[in-house]
Amino acid sequence: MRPDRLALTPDLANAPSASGGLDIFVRKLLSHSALGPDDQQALRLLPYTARRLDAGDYILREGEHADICPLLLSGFAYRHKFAADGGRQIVALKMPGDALDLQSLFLRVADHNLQTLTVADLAIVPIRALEELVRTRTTIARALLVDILIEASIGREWLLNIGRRNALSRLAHFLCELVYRLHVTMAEPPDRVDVPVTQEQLADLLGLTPVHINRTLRSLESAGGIVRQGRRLAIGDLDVLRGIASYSDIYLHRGQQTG
Amino acid sequence: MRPDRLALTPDLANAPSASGGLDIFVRKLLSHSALGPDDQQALRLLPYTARRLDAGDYILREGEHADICPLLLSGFAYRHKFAADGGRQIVALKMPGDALDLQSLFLRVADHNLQTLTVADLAIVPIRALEELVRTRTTIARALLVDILIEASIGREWLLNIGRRNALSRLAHFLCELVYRLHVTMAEPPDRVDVPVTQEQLADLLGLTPVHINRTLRSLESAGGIVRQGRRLAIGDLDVLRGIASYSDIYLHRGQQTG
DNA sequence: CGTGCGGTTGATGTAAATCAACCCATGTGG
DNA sequence: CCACATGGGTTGATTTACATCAACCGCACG
Repeated sequence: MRPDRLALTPDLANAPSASGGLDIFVRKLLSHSALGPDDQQALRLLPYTARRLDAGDYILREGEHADICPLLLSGFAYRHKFAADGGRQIVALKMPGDALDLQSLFLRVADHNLQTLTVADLAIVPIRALEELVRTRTTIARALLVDILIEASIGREWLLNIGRRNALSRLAHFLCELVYRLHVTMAEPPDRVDVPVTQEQLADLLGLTPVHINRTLRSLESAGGIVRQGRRLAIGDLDVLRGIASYSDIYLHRGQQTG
Repeated sequence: MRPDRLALTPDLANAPSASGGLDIFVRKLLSHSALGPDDQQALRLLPYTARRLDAGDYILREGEHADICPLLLSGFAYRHKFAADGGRQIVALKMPGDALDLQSLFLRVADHNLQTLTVADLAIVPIRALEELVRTRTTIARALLVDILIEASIGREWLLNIGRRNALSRLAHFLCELVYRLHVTMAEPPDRVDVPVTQEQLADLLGLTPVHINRTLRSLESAGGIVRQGRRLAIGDLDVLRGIASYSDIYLHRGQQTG
């Protein structure tokens, strides 16, 4: 372990139960579920320990069991699986505010790997505390379930994306989703959205080859959809991307809770 | 409608609330969750109305909301989505014993279409009854959640399958899954597993073309993995299929509930 | 007895994979 | 401080898996 792995921000390190840290998680839940002030407060007061991970650190491996519940406060993470021939498929991308592993509370063995994509801050919540909250507050239980259902819906859209779209619109669709999902926990749309993903990771994300990703990226760039400087990749014209992907965000189920 | 399509077993037709009909659903839940005799009985006593659907009937359409909870007692159904260019992707296959739409209890709008693949018998359970059960019996609530999580896990495996495997192993993998999942609700493995899917549907299932499915099927047949007579398609040598697909069923989480 | 759907087959096209260099920025150790 | 290793990215030549196009077949059914 290198020193910077242990570097916790003062706030996180010293006052794990203080309000502020879990705000982004609450905002994520609010994006799809109605939660009263008391429920929100209960969530914010969840005990947790903060942990900063390096890019590429594993959080959970296929076959293991976890008895923790990590929330992603900053940075990106992803789920992935390997095929027998070594091919890798990224099956989910998680961003700030996302719960990373609700399923291990209910399934014995992980069916996929969970790894950070960038440097990331996690909040490790004791399952006891979460279970208690779920038991006593049905609205929160429901919100967490909705969160699980929405991730499943995103997975179905990815199936459509990988199964039925060509490389260009596949890439554009992914980038659109990135923007819309980032938007969920932010008050204002940022003027510039950075895509913190290497071309190899994009390939594993979209079921393509790094080489082909490279060529498709330049194609998207010349269309104006993205902007690149050096290794930095950023969203260019979102309307262009939406057009290429025929993007619709209904599958994200924003504010779609039912009564 | 041909006569044999209307043939309901006496139990289903005449005594929808009697025990027996929902047995297969209970068995499905038992395959991954421990349920006491009382819980099982409570499930079996759920009120429902039986409905027989023709092959190809829609159960739910994208954009709609449903306030029913259909269980699949016999036959097959599937979820699918359309791309802008008309391409279709089947994103889930449901078989006897599966709950077809738990998510509509929690999300306002369906993000996919739900359609029968074959003639099918549904048990339509009033949401009230199900909600009551979930509220009073936490073990059952947990079992239903596990069911949802396993479907999500299957979706991730499909992503790997479609994103990273070639046509032959992709097809073999799907057929393996079919066998293993059918096995879940059956005491004994059947000597012959029929695959009630047209080549076009296989194409939409696997992100391929009907023509290519056709050629891949003959390739699988000559390898011994499948047997075909006329339009009937059946599993041949499961070991062959498993070998071609490098199949492992851990993602199905059989008997994997945690404490 | 047509009609149509599902399946079959061959010829051809093409999107994406593969192979193989090479580049460049960054970081690292001698 | 330079030499080198490394990881991402870039590029062109070539191959290939799969798509597309266009017939045609044959059983089932109305």
